[in-house]
Amino acid sequence: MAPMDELDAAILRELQSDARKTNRDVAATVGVSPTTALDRTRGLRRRGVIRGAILDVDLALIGRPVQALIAIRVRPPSRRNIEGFRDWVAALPDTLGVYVTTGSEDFIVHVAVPDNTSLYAFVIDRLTERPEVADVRTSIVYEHIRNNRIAPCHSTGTE
Amino acid sequence: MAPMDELDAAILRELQSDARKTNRDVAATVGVSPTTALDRTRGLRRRGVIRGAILDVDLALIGRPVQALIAIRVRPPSRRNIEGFRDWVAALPDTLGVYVTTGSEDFIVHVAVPDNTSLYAFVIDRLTERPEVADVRTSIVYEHIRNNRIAPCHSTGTE
DNA sequence: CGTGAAAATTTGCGGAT
DNA sequence: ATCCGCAAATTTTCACG
Repeated sequence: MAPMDELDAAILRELQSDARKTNRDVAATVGVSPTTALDRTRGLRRRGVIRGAILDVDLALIGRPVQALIAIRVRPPSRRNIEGFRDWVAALPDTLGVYVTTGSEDFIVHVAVPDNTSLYAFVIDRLTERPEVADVRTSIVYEHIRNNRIAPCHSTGTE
Repeated sequence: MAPMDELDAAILRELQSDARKTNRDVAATVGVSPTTALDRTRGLRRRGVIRGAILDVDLALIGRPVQALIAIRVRPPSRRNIEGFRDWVAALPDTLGVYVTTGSEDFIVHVAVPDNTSLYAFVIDRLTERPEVADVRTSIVYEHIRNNRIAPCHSTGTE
């Protein structure tokens, strides 16, 4: 149903370097006409491969220079507690992202706040509002590097 | 130097909901002319507040449905080791992102791979190539939610 | 910060390989 | 079946008030 050929992959590569690149530019660099490039890009969007474009904002410049990863254990780890906490924490303005995980913790929450005082307040005021939160471990993030060259994998094993 | 007023914040809000939204649409929803919206958006870009637009790709649909967070400790944690490992791991095709952190680990690496076999291979083949890697702890990611409504904070000395 | 015109881009349709 | 050329509609862009 989704035959990702080399042309699709090339378009994906181009748009990942800059999601706002014009269709004309994409077409030129991958070597097809703008019409073909547009058809393919719309196909990728329709099939859900491309979900959208996210704005990359400098967090320090908007007054939130302090980032942290907060590992959280909820008890008991019932569906009700997991989904309830997930939706609650994902909606907080401090939260950049939420990972729901296995392992010794149930959540890793990525936050950005103005300073260490705000971070401390987030942990001891906001998180403790939730009775299901059993354990919290905070790590300051010095640097967050994102890879914007995500390549498709030809599913190995059983294709 | 960077007086983020309410108009800048509104434009940032609009573009975060969809970084490919046309300037005309942004202007209409924030209630200014397209020219003003363009001037502001370019100003935000020039000042570095907007760093670019990232394509949101469905990882499962490109053959990489298995995500993990891998906590890594390097010994000794010298600048040479930290920066060397950081650059090496950030460039691997499996890597989505790298967090350099304090706490009991030095790195949290976010990866996406085709299956559990590939994940295991990544951990025991690739990571162990590096002699500075002293400890590894892997957590499977069931779900990753991103908050695409990141609001500016008016620098709070004491707000 | 807005108006208006010019340039660039996107987009749908018909045709070619 | 996929890709391309053309022309209309939309959007970006800039000089000016």
